[in-house]
Amino acid sequence: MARRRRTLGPLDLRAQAILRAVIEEYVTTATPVGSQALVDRYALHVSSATVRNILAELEMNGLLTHPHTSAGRIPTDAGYRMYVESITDVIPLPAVEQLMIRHQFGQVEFASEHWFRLAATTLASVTRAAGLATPAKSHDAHIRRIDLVGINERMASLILVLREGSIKQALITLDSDESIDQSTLNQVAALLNERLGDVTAKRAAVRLANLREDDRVQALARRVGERVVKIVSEYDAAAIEEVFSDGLLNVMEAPEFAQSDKLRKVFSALENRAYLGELVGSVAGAGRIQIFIGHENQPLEMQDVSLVLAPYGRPGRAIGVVGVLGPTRMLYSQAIGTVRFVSGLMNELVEHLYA
Amino acid sequence: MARRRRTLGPLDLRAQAILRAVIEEYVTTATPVGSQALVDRYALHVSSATVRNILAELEMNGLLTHPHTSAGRIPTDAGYRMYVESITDVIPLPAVEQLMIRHQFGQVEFASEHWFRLAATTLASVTRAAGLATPAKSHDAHIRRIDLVGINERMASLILVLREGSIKQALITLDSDESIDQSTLNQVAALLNERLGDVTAKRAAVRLANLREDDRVQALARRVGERVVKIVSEYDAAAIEEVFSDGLLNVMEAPEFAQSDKLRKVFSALENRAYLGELVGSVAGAGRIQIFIGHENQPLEMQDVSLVLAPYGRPGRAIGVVGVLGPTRMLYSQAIGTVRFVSGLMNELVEHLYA
DNA sequence: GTTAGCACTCTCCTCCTTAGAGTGCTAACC
DNA sequence: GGTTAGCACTCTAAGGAGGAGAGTGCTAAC
Repeated sequence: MARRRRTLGPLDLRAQAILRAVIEEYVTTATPVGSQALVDRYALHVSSATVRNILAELEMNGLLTHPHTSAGRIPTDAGYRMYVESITDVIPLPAVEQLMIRHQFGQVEFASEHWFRLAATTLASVTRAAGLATPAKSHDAHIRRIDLVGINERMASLILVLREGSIKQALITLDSDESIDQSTLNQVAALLNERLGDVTAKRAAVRLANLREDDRVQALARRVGERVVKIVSEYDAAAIEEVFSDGLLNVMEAPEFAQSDKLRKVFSALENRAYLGELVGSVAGAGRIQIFIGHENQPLEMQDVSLVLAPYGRPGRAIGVVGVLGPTRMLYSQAIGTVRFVSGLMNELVEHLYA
Repeated sequence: MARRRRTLGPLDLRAQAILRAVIEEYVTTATPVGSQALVDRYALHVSSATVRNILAELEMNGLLTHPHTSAGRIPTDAGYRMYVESITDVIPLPAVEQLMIRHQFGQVEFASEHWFRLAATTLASVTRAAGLATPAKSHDAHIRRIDLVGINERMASLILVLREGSIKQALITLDSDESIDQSTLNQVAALLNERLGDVTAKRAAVRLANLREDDRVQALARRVGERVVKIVSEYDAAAIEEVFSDGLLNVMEAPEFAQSDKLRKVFSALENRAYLGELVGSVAGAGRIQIFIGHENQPLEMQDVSLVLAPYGRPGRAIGVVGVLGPTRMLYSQAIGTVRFVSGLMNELVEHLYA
């Protein structure tokens, strides 16, 4: 009995080829794949009976499964995993599409804020899955610029620009005895920019200690500075700033999500910020493309989908993540190629910004 | 034949009460309403036969319809419209919920940027439909503050704060012969703030003409100022800046969207920015709460949903819109009450900001 | 080790029947 | 006149039977 012998062993080349064929067939047709269909459509040079033996073997290894006795095989998550690991020749994105994407990035305003959104949109349209992207963020952000704009006698808008590109806005109430005019605010902002320029939250807190309480401008600067430190610290602590997604309609069209309760799960998945943050952190840490297939995701609502995520940005400075989310029955090879290209492009753009 | 007589005439009180009963019953049960069910659950003091006569009459008037001969009645869009018009006693949001919402608004950072998102979230959770909100925007925005932050020798980040609260960011390339340092940028920003403080795009363009080309700072200021004018003009021209939505999962749970193709329509509806912009414009123009029911929406994908939208903000300054999107089978009375409360709260908050 | 042959299993589709809900009409009633 | 009971009629939804078809797993021969 051929299949018993291999229960625990590694797969021979032919079995691998057939696993591959099953997956590729299933990914395109979305219906269970039978032995005859494989013989017909792939040049296997064996009979359907032999293929059946190998399919049974693959099933024993937990790589394939059966919806029911008289149906063809469908891949398990473990099957997809083995398939993905075996892809060494990732299909690079066709040159035509590469050019088209570059052109689109050239069309938008030159600012990282636009790029990550466009990255999600692009990934969605190319892979026909949902595109995901987060802005590049640091865990050790540097203050770049502080600006104060008076709103009325007691309130001002604080505008904080981080070296990483983010802009934070907050309203501050200035409970001073006398009303404060814009020129005072300008002095406060100038003082803060001088003292806190290009420093982290931690360092900024130290520098604020030197401000004197008996001087009006310095006292105000101290108050505003403390608020700045708080905002930057909160930014540092957050796992992700925002996950932008596009092309959810693509995922809705997949036949496996025809029942609306399955679809609901996908949407709650996208609202599971905590888990997405975790994944993004893991991808940013690994520094390379990562794939999460079905049950490899802990949250229940994520177990019908796969993610292909890649980091971009400058390690040690700011890291963001781009990727796609689709059904586990996904064109992994194309997804990997596309995500790889887009993350590379984002790297180039960010590099260009800092050069 | 009673029903023939009334084909074109107005409805008597009893017919109105029965229309109301049908709608309220259908809204809660989501199944066609029969004559017996109405007699059982509502104190109509007539027999089911009489109710049947009136139902036939309402159907002739186009206010009700039949899925098939042996089913109960369901309201048409015209029926909902008549019902909505007849609601004079909108249920105000219960005091407990009002307090809860006020508390939530107190928890977030005091900034309009956070408010409109929270408004959408709140509307979604209270009405169990999708909550929508746009930031308040003007068609005649005033420049409040300009800031330039150098990125490298040839590029700077332009930060533009509008009186309306929006912040715009753009990257500008300074193709000057010599590299430009931050102190030059500060001079340019100071000059621009002095010249363009609190003016509209149109006025700003005029004022830029006075800048001399032979002075380096003024020449730079002119270039940056032109960019500012362009950004503000684009902002002015856009119908809406952004529509934030939350609680889509609520809509997904409605039984009428159990088939995924209907659901897909709802999602494409939300991506129909052009039409949403049109609606928002109409609501902002009308200056009061407006309701769009099913087929009253021109786009096909919108014809299964209703919207209850209300403006907020300061007329002549900046106007935004908050509201809900749900199935046409919606608790209009509650939706109106909630939207009314939230828009009122937003008004209060904005007022407080400018006071 | 591979293959043809074949019994077997299970789904999916269609057709049919039945129960039930709700209608519209008629004729009687107040 | 409007209102009501009674009743035939219509249509859906649910359940069951039967057959086609796909695909398997096993056996025995190659």
